[in-house]
Amino acid sequence: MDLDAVRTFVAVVDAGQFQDAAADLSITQQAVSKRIAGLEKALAVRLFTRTARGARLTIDGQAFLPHARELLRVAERAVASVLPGSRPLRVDVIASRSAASGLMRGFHRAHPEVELDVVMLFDVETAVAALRSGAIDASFRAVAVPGRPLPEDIESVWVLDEALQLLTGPAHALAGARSVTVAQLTGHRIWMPGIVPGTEWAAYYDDLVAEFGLTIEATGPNFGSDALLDTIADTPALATFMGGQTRLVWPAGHGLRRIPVTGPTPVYPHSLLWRRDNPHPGLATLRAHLAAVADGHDAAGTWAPGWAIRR
Amino acid sequence: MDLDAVRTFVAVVDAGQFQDAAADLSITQQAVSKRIAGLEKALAVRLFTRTARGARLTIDGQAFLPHARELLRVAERAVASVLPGSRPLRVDVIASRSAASGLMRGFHRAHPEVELDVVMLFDVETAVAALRSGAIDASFRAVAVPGRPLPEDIESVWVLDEALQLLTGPAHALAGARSVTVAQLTGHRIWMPGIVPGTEWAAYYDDLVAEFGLTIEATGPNFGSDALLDTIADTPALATFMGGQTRLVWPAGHGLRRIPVTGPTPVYPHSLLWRRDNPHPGLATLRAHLAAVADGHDAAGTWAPGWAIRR
DNA sequence: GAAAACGCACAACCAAGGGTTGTGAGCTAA
DNA sequence: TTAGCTCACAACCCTTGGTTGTGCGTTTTC
Repeated sequence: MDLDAVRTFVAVVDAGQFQDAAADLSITQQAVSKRIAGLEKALAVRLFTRTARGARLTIDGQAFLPHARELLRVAERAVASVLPGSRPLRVDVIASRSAASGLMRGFHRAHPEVELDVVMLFDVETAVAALRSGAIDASFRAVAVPGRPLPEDIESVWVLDEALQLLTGPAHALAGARSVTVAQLTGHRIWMPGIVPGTEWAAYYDDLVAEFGLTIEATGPNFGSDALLDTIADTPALATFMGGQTRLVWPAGHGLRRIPVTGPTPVYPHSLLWRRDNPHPGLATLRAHLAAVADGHDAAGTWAPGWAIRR
Repeated sequence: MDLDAVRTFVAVVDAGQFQDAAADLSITQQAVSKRIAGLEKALAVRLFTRTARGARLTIDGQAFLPHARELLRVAERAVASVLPGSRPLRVDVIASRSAASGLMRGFHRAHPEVELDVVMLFDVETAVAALRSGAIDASFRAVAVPGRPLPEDIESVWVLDEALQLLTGPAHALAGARSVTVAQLTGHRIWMPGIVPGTEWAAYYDDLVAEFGLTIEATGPNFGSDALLDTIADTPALATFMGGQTRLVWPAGHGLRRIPVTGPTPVYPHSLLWRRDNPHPGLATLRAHLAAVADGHDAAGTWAPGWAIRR
């Protein structure tokens, strides 16, 4: 199916006849006839009944019409998503299951009029470069990693702390615990595949390990969270960390346990970053929304790396 | 923009590299390269960064990806809308502003899982033919027009009566009335453009005229409800009938008046029609929904043509 | 560190698609 | 009946989009 043919179909519907549609599209009537014939052949149905005074929709054509219009709308939005100038607000989050992702869903519910595109960049350094170049408009990241202070033209504001929770299978030694302290995790193997050295994720877990003497294995490629959960569910010796806000989409019966961590609770700090002179109207809306939904900050009983900005 | 190129784009994203995507699509790697290059040229952005181990999405590519997937989903639904076999439930309504249309919106809210296509056929005779041929699955119509009894294989059930209301401009003689009786309308000009002789609409208004001695002018082509409302608003001598459930979408300030009609209230009876052996699962859902939302039938104080089935 | 392997882009070529002009068939209206 | 209008078909041509062959650059391997 060809989008030009769909566009032609809609043009004929709006014009009422092939000739006027052809004029609207600046092609010949014969070309319109060919395009419609091709579309009808591809769909294996007749879309118009040709009369001496023009073309009228068949029943199939009537049923197809709203889908055709929707198709053109979506195509237009797709093009707009990469159009320099007035493209949708482009926001980087650290992971699709992170609290930042949840915040963006909330923002979209509150402000459906703001067109949004969510991307996931490699690390905070990439994100900052993308912010400066204008490739993205905002980024949820932990700042500021040692040795990488934020440039002058990048502003940031702390948004929330995401409490880490322990995720184990049913046969894990801690599976029955109501909650665990960080100290209790000493000696247990925590598996966090996909953490790439040099990123702020890695810096965070390096500090966590150094502070509490945990055993975190970052080995192995990331085959996706499904594969991770699968392995955790079946392996008694392994556990992993997961954001507290994450809503687990996982078949019941596997017996995955989610256990709060205390004494102190490790939290991952999310800040919103943006370029000071970015004029995107959606950016102001997003900042206002985040300021409105932010709850008071209570750092008591939590832990974050010393370099983390949490204000 | 070409849908094949979009499909190729998604295939490359899923495969991670051009070569595997080419194998998935049963074309050569060079063709994939050309398609992606063409798409990038059309969008004027780079979608992939080519590496020695495959292709990775750029930021623009990441932003474009969800739109591309949505585009393919919509295209699939568009094709499915005319696919014989398991196509969406196809329902005919008498007009986009009719009560039947509102019922279908309610059904869609209650059962979003039932794919729907709404069409508007010429008259009840066309609708019955379409029902028998399987071109549509259900139809909201007034039955049974004299001389056109329903065939044996078509079932029908009364759904609701739609009360007609008078619509006038601010300068109309009846503009200030809280309500009017049918008798009061004698001598006033009621304008109903677009009513085609031979249809059940025409039969309905013929009976209305014969019963109460109204003056209904069905002359002139139908230029759409916007043009109709425009004329009514500006012409003191004209009024029109409109379904009571219709939510007027009309700029405030024009002073259009909607006046209930009594003594008796003319109502337009809607029945649901369907072919007895139509196996579409959505049809049963629709019938059950309509039975559930139907309020009790109170014919007191209302008028409908003698031929109308209202049970 | 050289060689093999891998992945994508470019060039040349060819078939097919999609545009144009010219023309005819069919219906409507005068 | 005729003139007018609308769409479809035929012939033609250029552009598009596929293939094969090849080269360049990076990664992996011994």
